[in-house]
Amino acid sequence: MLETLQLNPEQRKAASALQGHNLVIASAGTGKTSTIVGRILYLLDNGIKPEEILLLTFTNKASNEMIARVAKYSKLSSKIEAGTFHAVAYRYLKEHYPNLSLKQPKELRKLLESIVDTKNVLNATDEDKKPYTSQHLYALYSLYTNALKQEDFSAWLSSKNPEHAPYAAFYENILEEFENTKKKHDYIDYNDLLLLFKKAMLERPSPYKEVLCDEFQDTNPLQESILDAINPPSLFCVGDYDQSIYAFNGADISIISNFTQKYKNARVFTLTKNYRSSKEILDLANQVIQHNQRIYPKNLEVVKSGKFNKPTLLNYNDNIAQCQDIAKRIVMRKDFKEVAVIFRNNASADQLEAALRSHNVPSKRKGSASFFESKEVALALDICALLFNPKDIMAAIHILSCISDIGSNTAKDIHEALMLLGNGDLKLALTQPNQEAKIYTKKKEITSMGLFEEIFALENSSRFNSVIDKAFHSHPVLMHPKISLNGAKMLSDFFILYTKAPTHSPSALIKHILESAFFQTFKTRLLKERSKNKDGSYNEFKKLQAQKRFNEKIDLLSSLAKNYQNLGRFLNGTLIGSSEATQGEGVNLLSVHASKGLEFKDVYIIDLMEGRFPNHKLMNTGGGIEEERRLFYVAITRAKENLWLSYAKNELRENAKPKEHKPSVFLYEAGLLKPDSK
DNA sequence: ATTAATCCAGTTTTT
DNA sequence: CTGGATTAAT
Repeated sequence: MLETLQLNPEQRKAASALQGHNLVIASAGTGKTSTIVGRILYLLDNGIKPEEILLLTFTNKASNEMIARVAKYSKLSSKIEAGTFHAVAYRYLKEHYPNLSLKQPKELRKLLESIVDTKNVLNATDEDKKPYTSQHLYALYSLYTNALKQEDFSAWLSSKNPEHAPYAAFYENILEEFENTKKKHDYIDYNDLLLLFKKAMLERPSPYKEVLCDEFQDTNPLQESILDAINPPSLFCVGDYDQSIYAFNGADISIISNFTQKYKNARVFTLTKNYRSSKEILDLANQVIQHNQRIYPKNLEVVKSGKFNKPTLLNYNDNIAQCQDIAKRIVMRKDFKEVAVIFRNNASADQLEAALRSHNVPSKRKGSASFFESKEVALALDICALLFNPKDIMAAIHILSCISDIGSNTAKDIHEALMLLGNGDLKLALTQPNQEAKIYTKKKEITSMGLFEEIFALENSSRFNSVIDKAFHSHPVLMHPKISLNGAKMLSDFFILYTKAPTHSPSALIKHILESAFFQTFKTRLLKERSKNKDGSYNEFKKLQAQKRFNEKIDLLSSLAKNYQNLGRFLNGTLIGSSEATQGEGVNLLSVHASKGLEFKDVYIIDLMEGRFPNHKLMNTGGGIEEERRLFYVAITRAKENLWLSYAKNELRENAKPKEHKPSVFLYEAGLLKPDSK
């Protein structure tokens, strides 16, 4: 089958390498994907069974595409184990430990925060040195985990950030409890996925004869250790050190550069023929990347022939002019999908999106990463999660706290009461509450209601009778004094939603949730919030926009649900490996990270100002100027024929005076600006 | 004590 | 547009 795939000699040589430890250095546009596809065909040709092949990619989209290409040549493609490290780990763990429930980072951050809240704030030293927020702490802990440091977290943190050393024990304590809580409820996060998978791989012999690892330059030490744990007889890694842009996630460029030291018999193949870009573009890319320390020599050979435009520098007085002019230029193109605008910071996209719209140019932004984290989708999914697993405390408390006048504290009280009323069974608690159960017995002091009284369970809930469902009249849970009339109504609506939910089909369930009075009330509140102006006044236009967006998300969720037969699968799908929700057609608006692996005829790289790109703030925390330069290199090498680099001298902002900017240092490095013209 | 309202600034990304 | 921080309101 390998023969039927058209590979050039160097690609073919790599694809048909003997089994062992093979590293392919594949620069941008040299046919990396074809080579991996060729490798898989070669393995199948040589008697390796598809289930003995593991293909690890950086995104699930990439693995789907590769498998789809293999499928053109071989029927065995579907039996190959393929996906991201996380997706593969998840599939394995679900099979062997079905009780585990994977949670979104946002949820776990909340969990961590709830633990921080129970701890004493610690005698706050001076104003200037506050402990990390739980969000920051979670991020650091995550980085620590992925970087696979041998030392303790506190030791690692103290050496990295000495001013936080005083809090080291505090953090350690919190994280210990965090780990315990996760274990207790069988919650896992994305990092646990890798840790548990690694442990499992160490314990049993690997079924894989060869593991292929794509985007090897972005592998982090934890992922590398999984490769070590699997320890396959043959390893096929493909990457390009000049495109390593995930240092913030622990990606370590030394993993790829030390490959030959780690595996003494390693073979290294280099793909040098670039099929993607014009000579003019490649020359620029090479000139820029030369400023980074070279690891392996690289001589890119241009294959594309013909006369192409040189990369063009565009400079503007301000960002509005930049957006308008670029939009005007793009209007003239016929084929919008062949155009991409690439930027370092997502904030750059908003104005451009508006400018394109005003010229009637369709555009699409990379699948909203925030889709699953948006309030509406998160709530709907939490309701699903709670129906699937009634013991999911995090989901329950989140749902309850969406009720009017009920925040996280009251939600906890109510959840606790429900557990008592149903003896741990939520459905029972709702339908046949144990009237004997003693709930709301905690003593709390409410100053506004007079002197320190025990106020719990004092109220008679019959005052809600006019608004709530008959079945829930005098339900014991309603006795919580914090529950308002609106709150009681929503609580009652939730009871109906929960007890009458169809759990057999995800699609029917989503429909049921979306149409429920509970969700509608929530929607009304959310839209009201989102249609307010800064000054608090209502804005009809904003409301329509918010409504449109809300409905779009809900529609997308409904259509996603249709792809799944049962609730468990559906919930898994929303957490891992679900098809990316790219909506619409048109000009591509991409961050540099999102543009990885893609190519376009026309590319505009915008906002090339010092501080913005390279992003100074990020340089200090991550891989420094070299990583920023690699980002620039990645952006340039997306272009096939035409490349424009643009910057704006002044950044105009609402309610603030314009900010002056200097052109990016990369424009000087690229030779597009001369030092004296500063 | 707890929730809601208001204001301000803004880090990139995958699972 | 969201999250954090501060302030108002029950």
